[in-house]
Amino acid sequence: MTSMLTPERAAATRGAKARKSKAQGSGPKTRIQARNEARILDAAQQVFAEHGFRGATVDQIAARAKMSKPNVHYYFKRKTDLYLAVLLRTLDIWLEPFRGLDPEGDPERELRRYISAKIRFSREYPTASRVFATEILQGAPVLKRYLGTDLRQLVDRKAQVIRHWVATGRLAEVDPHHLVFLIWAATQHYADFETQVTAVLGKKSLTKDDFERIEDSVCRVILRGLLPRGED
Amino acid sequence: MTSMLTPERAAATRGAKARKSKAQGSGPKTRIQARNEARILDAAQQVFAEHGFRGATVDQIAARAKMSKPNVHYYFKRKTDLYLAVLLRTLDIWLEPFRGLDPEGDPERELRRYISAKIRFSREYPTASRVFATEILQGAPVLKRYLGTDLRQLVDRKAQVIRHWVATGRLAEVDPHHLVFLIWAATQHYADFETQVTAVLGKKSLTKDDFERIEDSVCRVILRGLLPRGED
DNA sequence: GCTGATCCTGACCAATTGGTCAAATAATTG
DNA sequence: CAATTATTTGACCAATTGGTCAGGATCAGC
Repeated sequence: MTSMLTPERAAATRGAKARKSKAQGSGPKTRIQARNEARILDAAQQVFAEHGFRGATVDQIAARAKMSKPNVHYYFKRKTDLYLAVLLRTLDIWLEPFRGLDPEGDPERELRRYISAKIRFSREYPTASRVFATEILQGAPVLKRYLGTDLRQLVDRKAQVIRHWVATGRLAEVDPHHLVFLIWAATQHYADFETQVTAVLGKKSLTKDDFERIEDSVCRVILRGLLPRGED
Repeated sequence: MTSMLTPERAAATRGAKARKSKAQGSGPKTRIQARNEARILDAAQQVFAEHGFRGATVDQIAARAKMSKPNVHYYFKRKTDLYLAVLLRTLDIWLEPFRGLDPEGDPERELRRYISAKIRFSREYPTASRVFATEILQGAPVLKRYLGTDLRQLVDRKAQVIRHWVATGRLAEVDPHHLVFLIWAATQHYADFETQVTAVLGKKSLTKDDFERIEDSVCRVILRGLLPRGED
């Protein structure tokens, strides 16, 4: 029965702040609340990353947070609240360096800094990246609205910056939106497809050295493909 | 309970041909078998793409294939058999153009052709790409072995080709493996993250024109970043 | 049309799922 | 320390899940 998913999505999409349990709300948090909510969010992030929304079970999340299931529900009344909280927490860190792209700065420096931050994020928060990727892969049932409004606006604004760099001859001709997608794809790949990358490279995991090599490689190709050549 | 997944994974990993229902097997197929298996695989691909392995239900797959659930089980005894079949079917088309990278050919022509094929694949089989992406995202429980053996070997072989192009000065200095990852990431992005791309671009869906623009954009940056410059 | 194999289904089951609730325990406050 | 509030849990439920099974429908070959 396909209709099975609608309630979930409806509930999650309905409003960003679906009624939370008494413990949540927007009020001040006790020490216990802060600690437990963080623990639950971390656990949820891991489980959602591994199985997606539908595949994740509250039992698993509770187990990984070393709590009873009813206690998880005490802090997050519904599974969708928890899912949304994980996604929102991620979006913050996610977009900060993007917002920081400075029109006045040197394109090479700015882009290199952004790519670097994005790769660092892939290294430091791989599961967060994977939850996000899964959400998008599955049609962004929860974030679709956000993508088409806030994110779209932000990207359009930064596209203008890139266009400006191109217009003033500091960047080769390029479609700004697709450049953004290229950078996102290239950098997030190392968090989202880490399993494939490590398997193909024959490594157990990616080290700091690997990530330095990755950053060098990505920057090299993309920046070389973007910066004006000598004879320009 | 985390242990919940082990049986699935074990069963699926155990052998490529877990015992199938009588109807399956390796023998010749009746017309009805061929038709129904294809219909089930198509349906399964869609449902797995939307919800991942755990999130997908046999009921949904049966409904989308316009069949009863027991009939689905008649053709594919276990859910994991179905999942594996979908993945294997995908891997074929997936890697064909990669295998075709010709060491003797012109690097620009070869890479352009490969990128083009990869983007066309993203356009024509987006759900197949998404099932694959989900599998990798979730740690490749079924394909891990394959990734570390067959795929790894294939990529290593093609890395040699790229290395050769670099050594003979026909390509700028670049890490071959990471170049492959870059191409994979950049091209698959448009299937896997289609929802995000359309939302940010403010489009309902990606048209043929869009994909032409995408191909141009991706090729432009990457190839410009790879090909030797005039003064070399 | 008869026969055997293939194909299909309703009814069913045991296990798992998200979520509830009353009652117990720990903090906090007066 | 007594009272109030916040936190935690075992036991439970209705719904959903993957999978089975006995029997019915349909087909191919004779």
